Formats: sequence, structure tokens, C-alpha cells
Amino acid sequence: MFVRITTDRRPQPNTLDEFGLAGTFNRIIGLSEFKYRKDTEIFGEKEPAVYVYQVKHGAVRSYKLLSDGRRQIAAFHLVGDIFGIENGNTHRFTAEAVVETVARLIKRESIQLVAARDAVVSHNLLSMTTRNLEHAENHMLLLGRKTAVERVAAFLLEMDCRTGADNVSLPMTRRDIADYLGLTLETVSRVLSSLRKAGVLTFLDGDQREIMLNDRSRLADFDRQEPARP
Amino acid sequence: MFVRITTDRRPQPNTLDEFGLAGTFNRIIGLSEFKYRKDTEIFGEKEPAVYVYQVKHGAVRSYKLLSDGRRQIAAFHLVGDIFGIENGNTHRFTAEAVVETVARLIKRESIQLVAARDAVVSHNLLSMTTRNLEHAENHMLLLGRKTAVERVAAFLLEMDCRTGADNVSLPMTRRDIADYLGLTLETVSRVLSSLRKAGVLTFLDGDQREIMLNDRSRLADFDRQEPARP
DNA sequence: CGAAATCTTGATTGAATTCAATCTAAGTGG
DNA sequence: CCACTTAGATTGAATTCAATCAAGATTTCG
Repeated sequence: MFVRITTDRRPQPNTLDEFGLAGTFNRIIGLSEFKYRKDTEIFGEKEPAVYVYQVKHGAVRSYKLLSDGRRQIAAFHLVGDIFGIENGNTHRFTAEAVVETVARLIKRESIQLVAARDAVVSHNLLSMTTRNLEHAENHMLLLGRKTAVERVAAFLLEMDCRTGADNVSLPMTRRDIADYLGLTLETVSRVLSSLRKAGVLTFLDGDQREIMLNDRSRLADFDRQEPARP
Repeated sequence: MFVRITTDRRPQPNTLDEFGLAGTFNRIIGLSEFKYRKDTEIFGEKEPAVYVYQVKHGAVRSYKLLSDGRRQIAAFHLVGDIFGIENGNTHRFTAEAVVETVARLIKRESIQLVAARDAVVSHNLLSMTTRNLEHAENHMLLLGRKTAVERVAAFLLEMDCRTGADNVSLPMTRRDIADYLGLTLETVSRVLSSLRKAGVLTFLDGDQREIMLNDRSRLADFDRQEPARP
């Protein structure tokens, strides 16, 4: 029984169409593409924000660091996602390619130019930012109040929901997952092992990055989502 | 020596002017005010979003709950702050008055109406949402990767920075602070005590809600902010 | 294949939570 | 005005969940 669970977290499609930009717009500003090797920086925190990016292929992590190297990954950007969109002139994150990644680049100023004239584009820009905010809000709840098991379960369901494929593929390392969930890589590994032993998921091909969710509703039970009303 | 520390976190002024709405706009849509008693709900999660609010007097907490009652406060809204601004039609949080609070109410649809025609208003709307996002991003770092002492220090500096007054007044309870910082109220109390014993801060009037920061730079040392570049 | 990186698992530690009293301040009503 | 109650804050002791420390196991890649 593969019952797909509908969660509060949206798939975050963030496709270009959301800009209201499909069609003519692409031609106007001339999209360029760029390939990033695994673990290379796409842009750094506090760098001037020149481009907005869309993941064509691969995966991206954006994160902040503390002075002693502690890292918090705020989001993973998967195929189709738009990232690096800033209101100020500088990036608030560092973005790195998790695996070899191809991204489309759009000049930030050209978007702003269109947004200033076109209310639809401007509205879509706001709605994309709001979606990011919504994700951040849910993630605060996870980081502030959820247990290790709940965090990992929520992460798997989020990835499952976003990729849409039958199996969940995790291009990122255990350390990346840990830094996204506010845990250590050992804890992530232990929780995944226990979920595997509990029969909730299976590692495919003996690959630890490719996971089959055997029972999404039971996995959802491991996560304890918010109630409708207080 | 009261050296004011400039941090990454902005004071979040979020004044009405940011809408580009001062002056005529106020007259056009007719602002109304409302008073909320301590601990009463202003709006609930998943309720339809009819109004946008601005704190005139008092303080507001907005939070999410898990089914078993665990609570994560995402933000405190102080005098001047605008909150309850949503892109979708429903609120993503519950908002409650921390103390007796007066808020200005603005019909959401009238803002949207103006935003659709006026690029400046629309831009300010985006910029306010981005500022909220920025706050959420910093808070994720705090919740995911900072120690108890760092969290409390960061909180005090944030409140100090936002209120701007000489002393920090904390209208919220220790439990509220704990639920904002992802800690327990006991831990918050212990850390505040230890900071007091260390001479970094002083409780005024024997009131535990009114605090003087004796040494902001030493307090900042207790927090370990992010570095400029990775 | 051998080396390096990543992942898993076990043992131990530790920071923060939980449990349990006080303590203090603010009401309340006789 | 003062006992009495209540809510909130502090402090201490015990517990626990996840972190840290430490090997191995497995995978990846030159």
C-alpha cells in the first residue's frame, strides 16, 4: 500500500513559470547555464547578488556558518527550484553544489526591471519568497522542538514529497542531512538504521543514498505534525 | 562604557512607512484599532487571513504547535512591527497578545488592491517579507546549532537592538523565551542567573522582566556570530 | 588494488531536560 | 492591612537524549 501522505510542506516547485516568465521572458533576458562540480561554491554569504539561479540538474545546499565552523543548512534546492533570490544586494547564504549541478542563471536586475512594471511578476516574486518563509517557519519548529527521530522522519517525507519519484534519493551526505536537521551525522545514521530495522524503509542497491519508503503513513507517525487548531 | 553593538539582525522596524503608505493611504482605507487582553488570541493558525496588524502598544507572540503541545514561537512582535501578513488566504501561525496590546488593523484585500497597482507598495511588501525571511534564517542557525548560553545571549542582544531603549524590558515569560529559543524555561532561568552572576547583566527593581545590559560586547562574546566568509 | 571518504555501530560523556522543591511577586478577599 | 492564594521564577538533583569519542565496515575513486 503506497499511500501518499499529504503534508503541510508543499513540494516547493518554484518553477520558472511561477515568475510568470515562461515564453517570451526567456528570450528577452537571455538565460545562460552553468555547470558546477561537486562541492564547489556557487555564491558565498555576503557576496553581491548578481544572479538568481534555477537548478536544472543536480542539487544545491545553502547554509550559514558560525565562526567555529558549526553549519546550519537552511535548505536543499532540487531540480526546478529557484534559489539565490535576494531583496538586498548581497546573498545571505553560501550556496554549494551537493553533486555535479547545472543551473540556469538569470540576471537579478532584469527580474527587478520586469517586476517593477509587471504586477503579475511582482506578485509571483512575493509568493515565492513567502513559500521560502513558510518552509523556514516549519523548519524552525523542527529545529526547536522535534526529537531526532521526528526530524529524520520529517526530512524523508519532505524529500519524498518534493522529488515525487517512487524512491527517495538522497544526493547529500549524512553530514549534510545532519547540518540540515540540527543533529550529528552519527545520530542521523543511527535513526536511519533503526527505521530500516523497523521495516519502515529499505536501502536500495546496497546504496545508502537510495531509499525506498515501505510505509509512509507509519513514517508520518514517527513525525508528529502540528494540529489544526490550538 | 555602553558600547552599542551592531549585529546582523536588524531592528526590524517594519513601520507603516515601509509600505509606502504613510499619509494619504491611511485615510483611504480607514485604519481601525483593537485592544487585546493579555494572553488572548489575535488570530489562529489556519484561520482565514482578513487583516494585517501593526502593534501600537504591547507585544505579540506568533507560534506553531505540535499535537502534544510543544510550542515554537517564531517571532515576537513589538511596538511598530507589522504581523499577520500572508500571501495565501490563511494564517500560518497563531498570534497572541503577550501583554495587553493595542493593534491597528488593516484589511488585507485593500493592501493587495494597492499593491497590484503601485509598484512601490508591492516592492515594500516584498521587502518586508524578505526581512521576515532573513530573521527566520538567522533563527534557524540559532535553533539548529547554538548552545543554550549563545541562544540567550543572542536573544538579549536582539531585544536590546530592537527596543533601542537603555534597558531591555522583557514583557514575555521565561516559558515564552524558552519556546522562542528551543529551550526549557529552567534552562533560560539558569543561563540568565549565570549571566547575572558573571556581571554581564542586572535585574532592575528586583523585577525579572527589566534587565540592564552592563557589558554588551561581553554579552556578544557569549554569542558566537557567523563569520564574514566561509 | 589501495587509499580516502563516507557510513555504521559501540561505548562513554555531557548539556540540557525533567522532576521536585522553594522562593518571590502580585493579587484577592476578609 | 494582612493572611492566603496563585503564577512565575529560581535552584537543586536525577535523568536522558543526543553528542562525542573511537573503532570498524563499506563505498568510491584514482
